[in-house]
Amino acid sequence: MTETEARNDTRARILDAAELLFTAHGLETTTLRMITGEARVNLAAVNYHFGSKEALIEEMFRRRLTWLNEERLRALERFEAMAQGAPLKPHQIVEAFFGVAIRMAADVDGGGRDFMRLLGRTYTEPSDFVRGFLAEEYAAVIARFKAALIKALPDVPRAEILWRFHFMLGAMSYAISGADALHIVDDGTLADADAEVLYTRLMSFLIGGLRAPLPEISVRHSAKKSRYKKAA
Amino acid sequence: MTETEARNDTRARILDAAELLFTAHGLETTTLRMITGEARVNLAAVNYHFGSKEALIEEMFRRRLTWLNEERLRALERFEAMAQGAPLKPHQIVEAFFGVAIRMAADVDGGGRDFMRLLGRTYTEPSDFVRGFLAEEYAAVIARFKAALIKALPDVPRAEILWRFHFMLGAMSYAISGADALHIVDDGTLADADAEVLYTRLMSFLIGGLRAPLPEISVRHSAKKSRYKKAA
DNA sequence: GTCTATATCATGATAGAC
DNA sequence: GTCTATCATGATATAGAC
Repeated sequence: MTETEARNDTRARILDAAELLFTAHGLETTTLRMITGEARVNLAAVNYHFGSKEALIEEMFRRRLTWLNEERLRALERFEAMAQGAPLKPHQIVEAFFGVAIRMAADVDGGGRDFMRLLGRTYTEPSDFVRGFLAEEYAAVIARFKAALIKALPDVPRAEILWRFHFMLGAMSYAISGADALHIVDDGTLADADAEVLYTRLMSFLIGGLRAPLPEISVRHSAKKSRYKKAA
Repeated sequence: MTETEARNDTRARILDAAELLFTAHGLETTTLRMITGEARVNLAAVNYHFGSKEALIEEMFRRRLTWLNEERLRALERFEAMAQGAPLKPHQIVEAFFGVAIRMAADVDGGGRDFMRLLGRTYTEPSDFVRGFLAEEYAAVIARFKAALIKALPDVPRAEILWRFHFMLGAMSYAISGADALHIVDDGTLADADAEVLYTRLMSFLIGGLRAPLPEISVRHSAKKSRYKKAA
C-alpha cells in the first residue's frame, strides 16, 4: 500500500512526504517547498510528476481512499454472504463501514493514522474541489451502505437513518482527527488511546446512537402519512 | 450580541465580515484583503484595530464563545437548582451543553450558524495557536460538565464518560459544520434541515450514544480493580 | 482614526539548460 | 527526469500624509 522509503522513486517519495505534511499542517498551510524539502527532491518535481498542487492532493487521497472503500465493501459482502439474503444486523454494517476505518487509523507506522486524521478534517473543509472528488469517490460505497441500513432497520424512517449515518460519520471523524482535540475534554488521564480501546469504545457509542429511541418527530411522521417511505 | 451593519463602527464591521468570510472559506484561505473588502474599510484598518490577523481571529472567536459558554453554565445551573443537590438526569446535562450550542447554530440571521460551523471545524484544526486559546476558553466549562456527568452516571467508569463526551462533541460539531458534508450521505431528500429537526434528531442520537451499553473493556475494568475510580 | 502607498516576503508555477 | 533560475501574484504588515 504505502510506498516505502527504500524504493527510491521520486513520485512515491513526494506522495509520502505530502501525506505526512498535509496531515500535520493542513492542506492550505503546507507548501510545495515543504513537501519537496521533506522528500528531498527538487521543487519542480511536483509539477513535473503531478501537474499542480491540487492534482497532488487528489492523488494522495485517492491512493488511500480507493483501498479503504474497497475494503469496506469486501467486509460488507462477507457479512452478506453469511446472512444469505436476510437483513444484516446493524452492528455488522457499522463494523464494516466504521470498524474498517478505525482499524486503518490504527496503522500508525504505515501512515494510516495520519491519513485518517486528515481525511476526517477534510469532510468539513470548505474547499470546493476537495469535497467535490471526495463525494465522487464515496458515492458508490455510501449508496451500498445506506441500502443495507435501510434494509436492516425497517422500523426506522429512512430520513432518520441518513441523519444517523451522518452523525456516526461525525463522531468517528472527530474521534480520529481530534486526538489533539481530546485534550479539551481530558486533563491527561486518558493518555492510553491505543487503537483497540478506541475501536471498542467508539463502536458501542455509535451503535447506541444508531439504535437510540426515535425522536418524536420521526415517530410522528412514520406513524401517519409516512412520507419517508415515498422517497426513492 | 452581533454588531449590526447599521452601527457604522469600523471595528465591528471588520468582525462581522471576518466571521462571514472565515466561515465560508476557512481561516487560512481568507485574506485580509477579502475581509476589508467585504467590510468596506481600508486594508490597514485590521492592523490598526487588532494588531494582526491572528489577533483578529482570536477576537472574533472570543466575542461569541464567551457568551456561548456562559449560556451553557446558566442552563446547567438552572437544572441544578431544580434538582436541589440530586444528580442531574443525563439528558439535562446534554441539553445544557449541546442543546444550547445547537440553538445558537439555529440563529441564521444573527450569524450564529456560520460561527458554529467555523467553531466545529476549528476543534480539529492543526493550527497550534487556535487550539491553544480554544482549550483555554473551554477549560472551566468542560470541568463543570465533566463533574456533572460523572455524578449523573455513577455506574459508568470515568474514562468512558470522557470518551463519550469526546464522541458527542464530534457528532455535534460535524452535524453543524458538515451541512455540506451531509451531501456525501444524502442524495437530496433531506433538504429540510431546519433547526428544530436537527436539534431533536441530534439529541436522541447523542443520548443514545451516551447511554449505550458499556463495551467489554469498561465493564471488565470497572468490575474488578476499578482503576478508573482512582483517578482524580 | 482613517486613508494611500509601499516594503518585504513567500507562494505556485514555468522556462530552459543539462 | 532533474536541475537552476525566475516570474507573476498575492500575502501580512507598516510608514506617513491627512
